[in-house]
Amino acid sequence: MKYNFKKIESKWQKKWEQAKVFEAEIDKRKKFFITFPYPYVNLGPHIGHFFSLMRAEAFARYKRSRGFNVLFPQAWHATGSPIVGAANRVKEKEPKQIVALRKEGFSDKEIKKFEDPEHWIKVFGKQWHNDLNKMGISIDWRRNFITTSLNPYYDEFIRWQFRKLKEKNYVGKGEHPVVWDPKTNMPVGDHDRVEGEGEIPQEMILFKFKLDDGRKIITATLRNDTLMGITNLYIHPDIEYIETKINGEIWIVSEPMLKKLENQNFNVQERARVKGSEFVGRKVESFNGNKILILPAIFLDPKVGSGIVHSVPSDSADDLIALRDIQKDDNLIKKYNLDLREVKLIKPIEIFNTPGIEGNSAQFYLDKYCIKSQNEKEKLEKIRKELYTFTFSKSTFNKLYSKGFSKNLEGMSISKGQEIIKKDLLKKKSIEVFYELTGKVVSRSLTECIVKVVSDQWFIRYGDEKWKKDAHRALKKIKFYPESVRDQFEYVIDWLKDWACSREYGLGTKLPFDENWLIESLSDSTIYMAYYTIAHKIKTFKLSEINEKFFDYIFLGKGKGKKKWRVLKEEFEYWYPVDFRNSGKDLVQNHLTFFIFNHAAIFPEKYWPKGIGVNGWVKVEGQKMSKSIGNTIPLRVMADKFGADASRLTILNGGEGMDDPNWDSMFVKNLEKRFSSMLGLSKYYNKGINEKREIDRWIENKLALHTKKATEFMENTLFRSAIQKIYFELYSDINWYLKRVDKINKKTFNKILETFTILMQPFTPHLAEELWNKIGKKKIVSLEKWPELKVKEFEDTEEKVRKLGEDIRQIIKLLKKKPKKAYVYVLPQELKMYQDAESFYTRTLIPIIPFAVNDKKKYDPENKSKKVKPGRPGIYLE
RNA sequence: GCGAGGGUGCCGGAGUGGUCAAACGGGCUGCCCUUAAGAGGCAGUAGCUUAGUGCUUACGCAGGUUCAAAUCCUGUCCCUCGCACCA
Repeated sequence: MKYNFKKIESKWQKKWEQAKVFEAEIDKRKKFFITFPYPYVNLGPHIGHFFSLMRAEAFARYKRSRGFNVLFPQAWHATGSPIVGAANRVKEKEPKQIVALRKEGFSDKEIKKFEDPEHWIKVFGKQWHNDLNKMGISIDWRRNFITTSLNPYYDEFIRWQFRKLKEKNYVGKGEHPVVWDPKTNMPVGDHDRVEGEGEIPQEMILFKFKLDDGRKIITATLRNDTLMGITNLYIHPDIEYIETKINGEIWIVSEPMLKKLENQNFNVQERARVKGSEFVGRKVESFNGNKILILPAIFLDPKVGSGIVHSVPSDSADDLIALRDIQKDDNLIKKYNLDLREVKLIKPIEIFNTPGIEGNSAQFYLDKYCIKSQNEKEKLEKIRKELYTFTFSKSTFNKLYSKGFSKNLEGMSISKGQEIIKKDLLKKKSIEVFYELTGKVVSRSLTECIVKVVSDQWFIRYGDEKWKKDAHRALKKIKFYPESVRDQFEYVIDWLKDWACSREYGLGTKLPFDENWLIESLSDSTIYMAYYTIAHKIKTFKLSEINEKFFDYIFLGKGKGKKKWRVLKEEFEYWYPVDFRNSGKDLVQNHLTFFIFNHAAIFPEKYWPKGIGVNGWVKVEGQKMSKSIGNTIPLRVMADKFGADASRLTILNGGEGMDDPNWDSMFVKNLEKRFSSMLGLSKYYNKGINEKREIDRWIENKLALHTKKATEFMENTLFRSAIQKIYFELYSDINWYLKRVDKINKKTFNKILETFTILMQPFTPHLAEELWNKIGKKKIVSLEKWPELKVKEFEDTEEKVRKLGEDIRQIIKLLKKKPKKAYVYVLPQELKMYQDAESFYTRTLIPIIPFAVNDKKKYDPENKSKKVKPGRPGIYLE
């Protein structure tokens, strides 16, 4: 019999909708509130969304079955720039974008409509809705909504949220570095680049070295910790540098550097050109108070740093070998009129203690790689990295660092000391913080990008120490699925800095206190789950009523509020807090942590989140999902090709915990026949005998045991394990029972089948409904109560029965002739058990004749009864 | 580099001190059923060995703790994710 999933699935989906099974209303039961992050609707749902979604769905169905009043709503996210960007690309007829839409099956006429951003939201929102329905996801659709100003109710809600944050001083203005396209005057995100994905602004330190005339020579470094080892400066004699007044000081930097400084809000006032050679041979004051020499170097690039470097020959192989070369170069020394003796006296100053390295580490590495000249650039490049990471992680400061800082740094690790040094020197104003890109970035406008420090930007102050404390407190109350992600959250809360939350471009909600800005997309989605509780009812109110007082009353219980607002307040107070929110692990470092922070800031403690589920990334046939491989499967394709139930079961069986779940197409294909035979079990229902035998008790015990285990797995969202228990272990025991008995026990089998059907409901609800219906149940299994069976201590006697069969079969295989009978010698207390199974062996194998070992009349020509142990009979075949 | 999680058979993956040559599923091979296809049933799937058995070698690599380690400890190599203003 072929399993007609299309017919079955659409039938039950209609029934659920008609009966409004998933529309959650307040009642006396305990509630359970489950959410899946609203998806950005520039695309329909595909397999990558499916796993996280199904975890919420299976849990929702399970909790419903456990007697909870479950709320599982779903909205759509439209905030941000990608949709507007894509719409513009359609307008500009960008080929890639047009092709992408054609691939989705849109005609050219329809594609024209995608010039309007709203059309995207309409089309893909609808597609999400349809596809989720096709998968049998148990959502309360009345509470569906979209974000941004397109939904003025939600818009007001977000503005309320930001007013609350502002009141607590958790929103404010500040500065931050971004990758910036100077041509379009826009920040450039990772996906807007033709080159340089992953490159970020990296913090560097500018050192200011004072000349005797008060001017300052600027160098840039990542390793401010090596400052005690500086022996000299290098400047390019043939380059024109810029002398400029910055914040009241006169700085000498390269011309490219000056531009960078301007973009990073350094107040550059006047400027003049000076040749590098002017400084060669002069002296500046170093951090240890020594006067150090400026030496000429033609290897310097004005584009890198400030075009001037300081030299630490003890811990930089480049610096050491450059110093050697100059010291040997008498011509050069003469040319620039340098003091020969002074130049030759420059020696590396040891500053670190490094395990495994005696003397200075630059020398150690030069020897290690046998480098003789500055021209061996590849090797030097390699050393630079290796030396840097080695000393950074292994070295400690030596006695030169015991004084002069706010703490004694001697013996301290570099990473720790670096921070202290930075703070100290910033205080003294002898350094400045500066940003440099980690690599070249080219924007879509084919312009090379720079770092710009954006001011006038609004921030959510996740860096606030008090707020962090509250977030940690909120974290303690959250149950994590799996618990192992907790450490990651602890880390992220501490690591999170202020988050730029205002945008100039895209769809969204205007900041209530600065209407020039839109609220950024991750920032408008932190507490919106509260909006679900009222989303279906708020629409009946006039927009003019929706103001600060309105939300204050509903969500915070503040003020009197109008009488008719009470229904919304009741909804919120009944459903909140969120009991389970599930998403992929990529959202831990932003969305999910924001979710915790914002709840801690705005709501009283009793409304803080109770549960968060985190899962891995979907793989298809063991491969990572990617556009280039083209292995993303749209949900509607899965539903049409394999059916909702098979797809649901396959994706959840793909993995659990933090593993990346794998979509296995062999598995999904094999399910059809499996489902068909499960459905076939209904033919045994309500038939059979009344006599209760050992074997009936055995299967009932097994059933209870599997149910208990499966329940434990369900409670911890270990769906894969639960599936294994229900669809494989329990199912195979049921099949064993059917094979094992001549006649089934009516009561026993009815109980088995009913339990089995309810257990499968969270995963394959359509199949469960069909089976439930087939055995004559009138109600819907989606609302049936989860079974709780008593587990008794019992001995798994069937193990022994099975084992004896296996043993006999093995021996038969080794024999040349096929035997007619098996004489079996067993312990007296096991005799009945084997006698009970006689007909089973006869039916499936050969007839057996069991004897108790102490039976004097037994037939035992080879004395096989000698070896008999419990559960291990002696066997003689004839 | 920093933070988190991992490395088990042909594959996906259970197992976190003895009950482990390793659950469950898949693949492959053989047998039975069948006119055939499909489906189903049974067996095998590290090596040797045996009338249902026993032994040896195995859980990234190298050491260690223990009567006993896939499981605990140390070191090391490799993989995945994140490191932000982007949904």
